[in-house]
Amino acid sequence: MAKDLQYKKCPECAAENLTWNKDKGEVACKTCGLVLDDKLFDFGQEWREFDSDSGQSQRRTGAPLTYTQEDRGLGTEVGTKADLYKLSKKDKDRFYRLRLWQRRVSTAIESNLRLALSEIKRIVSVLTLPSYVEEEIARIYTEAVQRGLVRGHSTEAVVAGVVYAVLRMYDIPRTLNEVSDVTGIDKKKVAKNFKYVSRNLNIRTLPIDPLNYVSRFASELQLRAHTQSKALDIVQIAMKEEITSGRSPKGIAAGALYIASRIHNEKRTQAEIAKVADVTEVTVRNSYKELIENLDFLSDEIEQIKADA
DNA sequence: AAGACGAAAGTGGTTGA
DNA sequence: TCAACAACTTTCGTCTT
Repeated sequence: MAKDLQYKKCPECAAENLTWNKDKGEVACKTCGLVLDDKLFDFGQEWREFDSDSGQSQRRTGAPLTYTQEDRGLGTEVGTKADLYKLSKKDKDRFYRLRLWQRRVSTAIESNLRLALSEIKRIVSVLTLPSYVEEEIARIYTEAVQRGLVRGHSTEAVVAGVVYAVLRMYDIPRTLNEVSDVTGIDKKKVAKNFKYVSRNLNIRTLPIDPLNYVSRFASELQLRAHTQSKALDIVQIAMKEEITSGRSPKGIAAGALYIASRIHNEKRTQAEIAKVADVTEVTVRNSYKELIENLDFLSDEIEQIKADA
């Protein structure tokens, strides 16, 4: 795939002798040695590989600008080609030295990213998350690396923290336990790294809304739509009555689902609900008791059920 | 027998002195 | 930094359906 060169002539010596060094991924003038732009093929790297590998389809067709490829958008460039013309010979030498260092730093970052991105890919596929989430995880992780947040921390642990942070940002209801399971990182560490990256990258997340859990749990329990919406109602009213604060959103969702499942005669056991909600039976129990106690209309409906039975 | 219930003791996180 | 505290868990014995 021929990407059009931005220059036909070398801006330095005006020779029409520009070549594209495939291996280094840079365009250089063969006459004077000027490197025009070594990031010219930033996201071309992988394209070329797919391309030359005839018969292989291009998996990434459509979205060339992606953070899920490790060399995208990386690192501050030391200067730009626009600056280059103005420099004296001496400054230019210095410029190249800086550039060299920059490249060395970049490769260190890139190798870290490569590792992290394949891990992210794996996690995303296990959790079956949409691709825009993968993109966001990759973007944030890249930012974390650039800010040096990973230094002194394990890559996997930071990845886990970022994954959880992004899930929270997008209100995608996955528990700490689930993230912990797929990443193999201790639950506490995931939470710690979540806080760490949130704090340092200014990621603001709201407390988890129990509503977000309800529909997922409901579908895992194969409850019908009206049962689910009953549970949603219960949660909403509970939130309005301010009896949800300080309690685990999973527990609230679980308790509401338990009640709803009884009201609509789609009984699920406390154990079943506890399992999908990732809490104990005791919590389901306490939660639904609390809900009934504080929401008068519920006790009426429960009475109704009992009367019918 | 399965499910629901509740007591008791333990754990991890938050808060406030 | 430490202690108190509330929420949640684990475990287990008992009651209900």
